[in-house]
Amino acid sequence: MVARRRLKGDYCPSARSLDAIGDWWSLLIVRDAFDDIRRFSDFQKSLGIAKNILTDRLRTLVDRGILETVPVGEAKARVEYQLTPMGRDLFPVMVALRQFGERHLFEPGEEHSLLVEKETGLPVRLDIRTQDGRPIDAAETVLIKVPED
Amino acid sequence: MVARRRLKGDYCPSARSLDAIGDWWSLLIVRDAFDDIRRFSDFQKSLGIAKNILTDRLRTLVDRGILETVPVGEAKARVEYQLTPMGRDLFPVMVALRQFGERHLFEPGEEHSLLVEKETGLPVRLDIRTQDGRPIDAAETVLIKVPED
DNA sequence: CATTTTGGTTTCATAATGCAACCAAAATTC
DNA sequence: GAATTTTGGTTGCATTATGAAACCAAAATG
Repeated sequence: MVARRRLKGDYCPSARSLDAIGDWWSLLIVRDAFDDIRRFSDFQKSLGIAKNILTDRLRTLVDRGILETVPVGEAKARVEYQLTPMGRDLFPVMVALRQFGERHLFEPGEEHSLLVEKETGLPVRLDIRTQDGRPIDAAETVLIKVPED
Repeated sequence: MVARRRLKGDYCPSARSLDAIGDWWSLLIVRDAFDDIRRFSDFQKSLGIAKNILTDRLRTLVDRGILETVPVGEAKARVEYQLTPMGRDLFPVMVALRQFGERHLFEPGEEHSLLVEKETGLPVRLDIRTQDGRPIDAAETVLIKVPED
C-alpha cells in the first residue's frame, strides 16, 4: 500500500479527502465504480491494474467506507463492490473532473461520453455558488485557514 | 515519472483529466498551487516530497499546460510556478474534494479551513445542475457512452 | 564580499508495483 | 453430474518508482 505520509494541513478538508481516497489507483477504482463496474475482474480489465494491487486497494476502500461488498448470488463467498452512500458523495469530484476534461482535453467536435439528466437528456454541469445560491467565480473566493496551520 | 498506461476509455473526459494530471503528487501540487504556494521550496516543505520527484512533477505539469513558470525578480534564472488559466479550471475539483471532506471527514464541531466569498464571507459550495440551471441529484443522471467503448 | 538560501541534480537504498504462475471455489458447459 | 472455464484471489520475484542524503552553482542576504 502507498504508505503515504499524512498530508500537512490536516485541518484542510480537501487534504483529508485525498488521504481518505488514498492513492491514484483508488481514485480510478472509484471512477469505475461510478461507471457501474462492480466485479473484481471487470475492474481489473478496465484499469489494467495488477491483481494483487487491486485486491489491496479494494480492501482499503472498503475499510475506509467508500466501497462496500455485497454478496452476489446465494453463496456468500462471492462478492461485488459498490459505492457506499459516503462513496457516492464523491460524485461531484467526478463531475468536476469530467467537466475539466470536456473543456480542455477534447478537440472541438471530438466525440466523448456525456453525463445527462435521465428524464430530460439535458447535460449535467456543476457550478460554484455561494451558500445562498449565487454563482461565483473562483477569483472571488478566499480560503480562511484555521490558526497554527 | 509514473509511466502510467493510458486509461482505457479514452473517450471519457474524466479519464482524460486524470491522465492529464498524471499522478498523485501532481494532484497534491495542484492543490497547493490553489493554496497560493508558488515556490519550489514551499511545495517541498508543504508536501514532504523528495526534491527530485518534485522537479519531475513540476516539469510535467508545466509541459501539460497546468502550471507555468514565471520569472521572479529581474533575473530570469529563478522562477515560480503558478496555475495557468487551464490549471485554474481544476478549481471545481478542489472544491468538490473539500466539500466531501467537510461532510464526511470532520467530527461535528471540529475546526477546518473554509472557502468563502471574498466580499460577503459566505461559504462557497458546489451543486450539480442541469444545463438550464435546475439542481439535480446524482441518481437522476445517466452516462451516455460513445459507441465501441 | 562572506554566508545562507534556493532550486535543483546525482547516487544509492528501499519500497511499491507489475507480471506470471498457481490455486480453490463457483459457475458454466457438455 | 463430471469436466471445463471463469472468477477472485495469493505468492514470489523482477522491475520501477520513490525517498534520503550528499552535493552544487547561482542568487539573495547580511
